[in-house]
Amino acid sequence: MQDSETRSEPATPETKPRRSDATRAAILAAARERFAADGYERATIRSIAKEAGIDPSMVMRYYGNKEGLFAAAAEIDLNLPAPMDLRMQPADHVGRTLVSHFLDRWEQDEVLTALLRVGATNSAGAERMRQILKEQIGPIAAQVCPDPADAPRRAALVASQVLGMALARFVLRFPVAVAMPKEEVVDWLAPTVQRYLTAPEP
Amino acid sequence: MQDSETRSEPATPETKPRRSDATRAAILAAARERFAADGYERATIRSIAKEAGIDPSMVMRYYGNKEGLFAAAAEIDLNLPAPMDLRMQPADHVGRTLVSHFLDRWEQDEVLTALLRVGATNSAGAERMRQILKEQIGPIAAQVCPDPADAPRRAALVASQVLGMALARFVLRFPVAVAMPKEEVVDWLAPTVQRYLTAPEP
DNA sequence: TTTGTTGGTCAACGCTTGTTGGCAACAGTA
DNA sequence: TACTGTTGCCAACAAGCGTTGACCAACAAA
Repeated sequence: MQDSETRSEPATPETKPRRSDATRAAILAAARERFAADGYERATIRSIAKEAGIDPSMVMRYYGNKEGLFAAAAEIDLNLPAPMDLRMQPADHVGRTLVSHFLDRWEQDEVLTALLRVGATNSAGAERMRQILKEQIGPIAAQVCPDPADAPRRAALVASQVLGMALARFVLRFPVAVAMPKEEVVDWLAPTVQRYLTAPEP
Repeated sequence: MQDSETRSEPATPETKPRRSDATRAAILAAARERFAADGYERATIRSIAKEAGIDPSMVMRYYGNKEGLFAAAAEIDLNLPAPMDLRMQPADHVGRTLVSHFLDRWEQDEVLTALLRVGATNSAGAERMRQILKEQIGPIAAQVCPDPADAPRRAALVASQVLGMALARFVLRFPVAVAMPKEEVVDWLAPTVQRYLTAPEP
């Protein structure tokens, strides 16, 4: 197989544009939409290709196989505020800032819903979520919480509440959870997240 | 098709035992295990039948089709304490009691994990979860919270935290969440659930 | 004993899936 | 011009899926 084709992360930061870049992007966008709506198994390569307006075999050529496609589609950056910025604002606003950011992020980007759906049934998806917790939420907790040694625990607690609300609102669609305005959700969850991050061990 | 065979809930409370009851139970147990481990799509009728030690066609005869099998396997009773019992104990212990109960329940019964997995990708699974929220968690909130009018909202908030922790611990298996002893999880989550149930609107 | 019902297996159906290889059109280069 | 690599479509493959119907063995009722 052509090794230089199937990579999704170029070895060099700068890669010369290819004529097929538009197609690659279309495939990725379609994949995200289908994974978000259907989960890993029911999002078929054929349906993704159809939505992207190309032949299924192109997906294979550009992403190797279905797993590779998912890995590329689930490249996620939560864009969390830098830990330093968080330390500069009033200590009791961190929870509110984070919850608000998470909800925004979820509403604007279907990839997060996709990952949540896939993580529930697919081991690669679950692994990717563990990685995001470790690399993106962990550092925040480490900077904000009193004792950096138990930052991972606090990060997991925060994740449990945030993911739980995302599950209720965007995946399971509990009617009341969907109907609640974003500000109200923030009002309820912010103190929880704040406590998980900064309260002394119970 | 034989109508009297495919029902899973007998019209009359008492139904005479059939010779095939053992097989039916074996199928149901195998189905719960496979759905919990693999989710809806990857849990195949063939694999379930194999685990139950019978032929795939038996599954069809007794449960109609795959959806019917799942519906039967996802018949869930959270066994929550009666709302009245909750009102009798100190008001600030309700959160702790509930969280502890949920964690026990989850650990002892893989069906809950199965439903969580399936609910994330399957619309019937999600519908079942909405039903459980409404019929089993809702009433508790209605009895415990200050204004019964917003009981549904409070129930959804409780569910978001409890389901989020179940997701982290039993499905995504965040290492720290798995490693935390049950008592510690209760210590952290109890005040959250307590506040969602009884605190005045934020 | 005969007859009807129930519990169970077997082999196959039609369909969808991920995946592959061949082939044509095009672009860039020499 | 001829040559080489890229982009794309088409047709097909093998495997696995849910589901079906024919068929047999054991039991129960007559």
